[in-house]
Amino acid sequence: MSKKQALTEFHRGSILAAAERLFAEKGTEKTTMDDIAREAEYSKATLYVYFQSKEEIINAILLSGMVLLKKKLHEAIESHSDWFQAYDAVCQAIVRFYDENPTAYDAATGSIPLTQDGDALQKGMSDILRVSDEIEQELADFLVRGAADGAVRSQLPPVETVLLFWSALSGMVHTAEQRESYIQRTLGLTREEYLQHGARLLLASLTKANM
Amino acid sequence: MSKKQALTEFHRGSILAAAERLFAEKGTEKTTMDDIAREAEYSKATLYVYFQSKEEIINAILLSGMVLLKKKLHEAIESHSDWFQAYDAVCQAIVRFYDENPTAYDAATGSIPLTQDGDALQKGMSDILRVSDEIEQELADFLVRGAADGAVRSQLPPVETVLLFWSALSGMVHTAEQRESYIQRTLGLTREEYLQHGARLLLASLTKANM
DNA sequence: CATTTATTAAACCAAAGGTACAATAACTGA
DNA sequence: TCAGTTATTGTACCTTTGGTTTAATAAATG
Repeated sequence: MSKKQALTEFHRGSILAAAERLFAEKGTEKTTMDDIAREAEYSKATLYVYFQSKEEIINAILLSGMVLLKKKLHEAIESHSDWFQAYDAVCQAIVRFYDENPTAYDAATGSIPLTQDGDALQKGMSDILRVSDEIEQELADFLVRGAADGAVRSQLPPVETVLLFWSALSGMVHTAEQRESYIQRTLGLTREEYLQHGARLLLASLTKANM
Repeated sequence: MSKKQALTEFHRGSILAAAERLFAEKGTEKTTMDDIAREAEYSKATLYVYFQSKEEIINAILLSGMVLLKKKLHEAIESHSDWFQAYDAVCQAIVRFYDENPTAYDAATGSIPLTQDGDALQKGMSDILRVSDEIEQELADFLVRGAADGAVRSQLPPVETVLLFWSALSGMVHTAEQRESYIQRTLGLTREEYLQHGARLLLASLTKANM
């Protein structure tokens, strides 16, 4: 009986992987169930054997993506004992993560409404909100560490500051994508360079002294 | 013959006013042509007498909204000779503007794709892009003035910095809306207070010394 | 009264999520 | 092996939503 379960897990995984690719490319709205079926090489009906609805697929991807984001951030935070180097690693991790999983990033930053339709919180949604909170807590702790190290101003309320920082960076990330060609043309910067400058600018809002 | 033209102008204005109310309330995506027709007290077919498509309606509102935003920003910038006071006025103007015309704000900040479908730039789109540029130029000049006054760091490249600032603030504005209840519950702040703190944080990234 | 113009109800069409069902494959127990 | 049962899936279809078009009706004009 375990073989059967493993098989369904395999199929669910294949479908989710296909959906993830498409979501990264076109977003959840513009990706249809037919698209996912084609990409995963199943029929549409088969999708509904393994998932109840499109929303369940989206939520599953949101959750796994946010768990991954949390892990990446944790690794970045732990990667350097020097706070400033860790800060750079965190920003880089965020920018990279957006490339691979923009949907999850948008959910994590609150750029996307989490409660989809009018109905109440559905299955899996509470997990998503929990991970979102954990990410913000992880960042808040990182900010506190920065204050303890003397790297950042200590008057800043950690939770509020992290949320502000988090949303500011997400705004930059979005604009960088929307206006990539404009930025390239007018400023002569790649998206990565532009966002690196953005991260520097935001860093200046946290630090005691200017660079 | 001028009476007839005035009449069509009147009808176009009524339709646009209705659409603007609905867009502010529900966004352009969730507002249907039926909604607009009902709100404007015309039949849906009549909308197509005065406008070629939904997109034309959206673009018209985007344009007028962005012209208004430009005016508000200009007024805010001119309102105080002290740069810091003017800065506060600018941020306040932005936050207020978002309440009344979120669609235009999103277009101005690049949170929304401006070229809608795959086709090339349609009628009116070039106007929108032009006003968008003018707004950024106005803000860039304001930043230069701040540098001349000694209020902000002078090493900052104005155009790039304005775009970064602009997008960071838009991210905060979005998060503030999406998570209004969370912010109220956890931080005990209203949306306005939260955004005011955000504006302060961003100000610190521009200034020479910290407050 | 005839002709043009303005308005709109109803029809049309496409997209997309979701479902029903029949055909096929796989497995089970004699 | 084979008959019967179960699971899987491809096809066609249903339903809703929403933008757009058409054709008929009402109003105005001269």
